[in-house]
Amino acid sequence: MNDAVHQPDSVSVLLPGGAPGPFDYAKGGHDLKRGDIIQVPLGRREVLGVVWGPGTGEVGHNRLKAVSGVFPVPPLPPVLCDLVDWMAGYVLASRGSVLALCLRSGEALEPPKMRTIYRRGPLEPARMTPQRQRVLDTAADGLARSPAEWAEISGASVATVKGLIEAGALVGVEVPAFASHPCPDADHAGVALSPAQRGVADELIASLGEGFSTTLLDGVTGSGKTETYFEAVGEVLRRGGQALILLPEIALTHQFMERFEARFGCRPAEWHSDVKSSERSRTWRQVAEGTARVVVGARSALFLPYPDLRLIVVDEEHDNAFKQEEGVIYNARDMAVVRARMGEFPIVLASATPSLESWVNARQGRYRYLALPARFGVAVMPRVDLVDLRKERPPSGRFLSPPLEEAVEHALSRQEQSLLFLNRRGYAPLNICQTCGHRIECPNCSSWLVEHRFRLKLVCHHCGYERPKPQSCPQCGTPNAMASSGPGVERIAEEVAHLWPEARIAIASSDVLHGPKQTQDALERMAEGEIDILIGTQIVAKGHNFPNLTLVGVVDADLGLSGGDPRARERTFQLLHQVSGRAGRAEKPGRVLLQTHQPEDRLMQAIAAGDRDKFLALEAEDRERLGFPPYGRFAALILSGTDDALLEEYARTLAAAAPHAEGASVWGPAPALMARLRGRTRLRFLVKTTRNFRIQAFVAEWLAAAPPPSKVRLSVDVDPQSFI
DNA sequence: AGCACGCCGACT
DNA sequence: GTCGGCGTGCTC
Repeated sequence: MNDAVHQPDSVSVLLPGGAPGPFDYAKGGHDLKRGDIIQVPLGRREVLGVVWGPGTGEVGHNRLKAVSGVFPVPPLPPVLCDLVDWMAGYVLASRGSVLALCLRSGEALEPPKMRTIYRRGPLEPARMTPQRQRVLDTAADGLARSPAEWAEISGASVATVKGLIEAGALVGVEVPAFASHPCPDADHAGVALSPAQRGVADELIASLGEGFSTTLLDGVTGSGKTETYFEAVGEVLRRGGQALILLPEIALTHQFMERFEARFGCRPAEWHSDVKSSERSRTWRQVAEGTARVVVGARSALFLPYPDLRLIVVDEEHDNAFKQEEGVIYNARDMAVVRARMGEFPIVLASATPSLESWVNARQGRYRYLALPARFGVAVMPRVDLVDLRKERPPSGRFLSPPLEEAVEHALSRQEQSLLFLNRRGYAPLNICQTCGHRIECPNCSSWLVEHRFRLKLVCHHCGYERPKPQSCPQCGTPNAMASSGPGVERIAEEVAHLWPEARIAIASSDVLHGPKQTQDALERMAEGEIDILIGTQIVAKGHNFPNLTLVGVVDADLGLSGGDPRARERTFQLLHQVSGRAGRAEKPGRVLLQTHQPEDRLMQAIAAGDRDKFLALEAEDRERLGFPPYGRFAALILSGTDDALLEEYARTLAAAAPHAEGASVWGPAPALMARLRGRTRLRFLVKTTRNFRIQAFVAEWLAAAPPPSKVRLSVDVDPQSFI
């Protein structure tokens, strides 16, 4: 038997993906260290792996297979390997599945594509012609160019250039086929910062090189947060390090890239799911080599192999899009803080509506707090008025109250733009039979089908199921009894078109705008004044500048208020606050009207009064009293399966196996938020613990005592978004 | 994750 | 009689 703890001739190798591991392999004569990206035999295939450490000796040395080869790329930096280990333990995922987040660009491992360019060689051509002479004169500069480029700048033909290559007067040089990312220039553009911005920028710069710190950068919309943290990015560039800017979603990157280019003279490396695969490989490699100095990207950009990362900025840090909800479930904002701690550098969390967690952390002194209070330039915050829908009722079958209608009318008369915000796609969220009350549900999910009128379909927003709208009620058979209930953006657009037939109207929702490009185009049309009234979902809530927009109308401010989930309240506040910030960003003052049935709710009161901190303070009090995050911790267990009896039986087993511990309580099983999703039934347990409780150990112990049968799928969500 | 092996229904 | 459905289990 093998009793050696470390096998000098073997390494422990972690395989990305769902396979268990790590596995031991014989070194096979390779010189290997932690982080090296290698190829190993597994079963009868060859797979990618990463050297994780010395061999464990768990498998007899004579049974080990040998490492097949080492990819010619820099190893994953040790701090990234450490992050994988830490994160797997935190989110309770396998290390392999977390490692897979770091290796999402297979082609990057091949040597980069090369191309040949030519410069002046030592030989003189045997025969000289005027054409040849022109090329050689140009080549006196010593630069290397492709044949086409030589032809272009010297005015000769490509054939002439080829002749010179043949003759040895021009010689080839192998260079990478794709240019490197240019280094952004910290001193490209003159910077005009307000005194407040300058002060904040200087503090951020001062924190560089002082080890780990977290700063909450709190600045109202339009206060110039971006310009401010750009100064810190610039300083990182001057010192030769790398910086990462995380954005919540790719729809925001386009406009952001332009601002970046205006400040730094070139675009940063871009990283998100929409980046083409060849570009991804190039970026991955250049990040690994340290030549891509600034990366702007979505959450997965956190897992690139930066050898010298010195600053992370998480912009719009409150945004739920940072939460990955499928596969490995994690919050990129929180993991970014951990990455910064491990790399011993500062991280900046920026937002106009900070998450309650970050706000509390700042208040309690765990985070440094920097604020940019004023709007930059002449713009002022818009006036916010509540419209009490109980008193100001819209006409029957309509959704715009008289005051809102009047306000749009007023804006139109002044040739200013209006935005009507409703966070609901489609025409109507529900179809209901006027005879028997039957509501049309999705057969796979526990949700109503949403009516989309321009597609003439009823659609499930969770699984994509769709069917035509029935002529008669599927339950009682009454013809023409199905009525559209409630508004979606399409229905508001219909109402607007009816009220103001001459106005230029557009809808902005993910159904109408396919992909970031179309979204960008529509928002640009709005910015250029080609639209009078924009009706939009949350796609319009953030990041865009509409100088001539003076009215924002929120059609249903109460969405998200019911249900009692504190996090839903927080999100609603952020969304309403953010969409309100769209009004009056240039020299014209803005106005916001919120239609609500509960104007006395403190959320509405806080928005109307512009008193964000009071709202956060009251919400924080509630959470502290209830022991909710950030004053306590949650983990959710979602069980799902197609066999309901088996699922429920396992849920009972699991409930019975729950460990008892001081400071931890288990709720459930209860039907999950989507009790049926894509044809699978879902049950949920919620673990609630005190703040310093080791919730992962508790859950791990619990699951070890009652492992799920193979027919039941179980996923753990540590720090879930929803508390109920 | 893949890819085997393995044990039951409809095809040449 | 086989082709192939996907359940179960293993990969250093």
